[in-house]
Amino acid sequence: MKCQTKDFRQEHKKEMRAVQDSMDVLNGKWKIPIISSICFYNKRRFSDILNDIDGISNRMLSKELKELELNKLIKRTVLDTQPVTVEYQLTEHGLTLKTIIDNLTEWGISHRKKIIEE
Amino acid sequence: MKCQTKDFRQEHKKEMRAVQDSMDVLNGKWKIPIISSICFYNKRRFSDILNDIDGISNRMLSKELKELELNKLIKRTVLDTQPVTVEYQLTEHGLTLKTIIDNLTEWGISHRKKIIEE
DNA sequence: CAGGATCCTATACGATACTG
DNA sequence: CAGTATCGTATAGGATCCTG
Repeated sequence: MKCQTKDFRQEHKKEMRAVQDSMDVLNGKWKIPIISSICFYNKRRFSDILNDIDGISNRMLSKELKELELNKLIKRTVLDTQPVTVEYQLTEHGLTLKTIIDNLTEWGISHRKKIIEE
Repeated sequence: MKCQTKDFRQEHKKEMRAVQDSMDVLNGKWKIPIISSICFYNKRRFSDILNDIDGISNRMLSKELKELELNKLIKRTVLDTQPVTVEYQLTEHGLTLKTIIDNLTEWGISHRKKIIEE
């Protein structure tokens, strides 16, 4: 069964690149928790996200938020308060990640079961 | 609108942990390409996977395959040939990742468009 | 409050050589 | 063929302190 023609393999390589593109954006320990936190509360301030996520440092939060903004997944809004507060929210494009996050949530739960049951 | 009760937040933390569980399993540069390669061809040998994935070293492939096996996502079968060949295939549990991979593929494509269009 | 600067460690990953 | 062993580098991430 040599239906694995060159076209097929080319198509497969394209798909692999696409998945990797996604993973590049979502990779690291904190991206998804951050998105998840902002998404859950709709709008969320820096210090609130810092509190939502166990163990994250302000250095990492700051860095990751920048990357997410660069990738157009979140929008940053500086509020005119004293002292300044900053609000983050998902862009429309960021919201399209919801399906994936939901899937990952579901799979994570079933995976944990699977591993524990031995 | 203070509907963010403790129960709500607890539920949210659970979900975040679940997503992180998934990401722990899928993290790193190579896990998904490996799964994707095995899945695409159904069964796949070590050296074939090595060729499917641009840039991966045998050291990493070996290491990642072990982790995937530990996580019960793939099954390893030693064939009685001379010299030995080893076949990898997805377990049933591993196959449940397909939805997620498909979603990530789709999202990766749309994300690339989004970023390029500026 | 929302970060930036600095320093440090651990881990991921790559390259190469070797073995049953 | 299917790995293992060894070594070296780069990056991720943590801790702490500083500032407008």
